[in-house]
Amino acid sequence: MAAPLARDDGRSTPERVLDVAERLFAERGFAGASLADICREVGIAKSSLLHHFPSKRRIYAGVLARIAGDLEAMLAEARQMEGEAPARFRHMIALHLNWTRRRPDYNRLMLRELIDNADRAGPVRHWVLKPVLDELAGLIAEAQEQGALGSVDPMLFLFHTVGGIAYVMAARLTLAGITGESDIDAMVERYCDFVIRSIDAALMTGGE
Amino acid sequence: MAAPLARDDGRSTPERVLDVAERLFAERGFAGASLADICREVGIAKSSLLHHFPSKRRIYAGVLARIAGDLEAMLAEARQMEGEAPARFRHMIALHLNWTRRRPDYNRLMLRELIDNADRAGPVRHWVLKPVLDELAGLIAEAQEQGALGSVDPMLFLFHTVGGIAYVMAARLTLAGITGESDIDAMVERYCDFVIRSIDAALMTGGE
DNA sequence: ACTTTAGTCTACCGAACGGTCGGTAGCCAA
DNA sequence: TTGGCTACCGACCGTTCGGTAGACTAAAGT
Repeated sequence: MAAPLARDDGRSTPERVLDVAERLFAERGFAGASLADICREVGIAKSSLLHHFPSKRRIYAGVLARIAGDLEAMLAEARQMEGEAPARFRHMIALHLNWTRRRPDYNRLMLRELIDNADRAGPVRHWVLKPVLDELAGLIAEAQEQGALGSVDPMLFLFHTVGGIAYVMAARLTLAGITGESDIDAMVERYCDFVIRSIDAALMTGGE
Repeated sequence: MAAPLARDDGRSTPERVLDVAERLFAERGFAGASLADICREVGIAKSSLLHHFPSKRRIYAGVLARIAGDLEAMLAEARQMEGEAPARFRHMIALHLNWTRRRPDYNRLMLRELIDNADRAGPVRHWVLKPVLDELAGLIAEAQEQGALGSVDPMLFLFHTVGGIAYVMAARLTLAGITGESDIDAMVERYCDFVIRSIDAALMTGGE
């Protein structure tokens, strides 16, 4: 047994470890997910796990780094967009909505990271949150020069919007349970429409 | 030693346990805060802790119950408000803003609870979130009958607003770090103004 | 053919976990 | 005075934690 790098599904062991760790950390938090849990799901022994990653912290860091990489790729792609600032802003929010919708674990993990390190300056702040927010803030500033969005503080508007999205996406099952909605995807779809329409309205009417 | 119920500061031991537990659970999560941590800060032995509470889970439940009680009191007070639905809605959001601002631990704890139990129906959903959202949704429906807020789905608007508030309040230090803002309180103040003005605008212009 | 190397395993470690046990000091009513 | 009660304690329990040591296997390099 023991193929050198790749397994049956074509993913290397470190990749499969990160896959599982990402899900478990998102579901239970760093302290709540144990190495034994990860090993069980990956199907390897604990010492094998620690052969690929020197410590639990490093596994966690690996998960975050992978997310940051994914996000960076998305950002790079979004930066090549053409058109006026308001349209590009709208498009980036749409991209963010889709990203959050397709990767629920990413969203939960980022939210946890913010709560856990509310008082410290975590790596997520510099690698993930800051690049995205700076990019968006630049677009808002551009749009404001063209008269849109009124005099609203761009960063506050951004925090509130991005935060609302993160919260609703993370808590969608709970929220659906409150309204009695059974079709989660439909609710998320309607929410995305709502956000986009809110943005459009803010861009049109000169803010608030 | 050992007064029967009250200690030097006038708070009973169970109350002091809940105080400390609330803060530690908010800071580190359920799995991340140990009984030993709580004991150390309260200043009693672990066996004494478990004399007052039968298990760690029950301590956590006690913290949640206390928060639910506090919130219920605030809701009861808010229900006695008079005036038109839009004004009452506005006022309740303002109350929520202040509550979240004054009790950062509550906010972090609720956020954690939502992420941890994203797929299960936690007690928080029934005791805390549902009563508040139902109350607010009723006010929105009333306001909509009077022509305000347009045709927006009340619950989606609510989720997004409440979620944005929870997110910004929980992550305010990190967000302040990104913008380089040093006066956190001032930023929070500006954010509260921003939210209220957004609500006002939505109520005036017939939504979005 | 021999060595190296990467990947996996079983077995184990000390520390920390949540929780139990037996016992003690002070209080109060009978 | 005694017996019950509450609050508290140190010592200890079995389990799980993150992490280590060393042996084995199979492929790759020479």
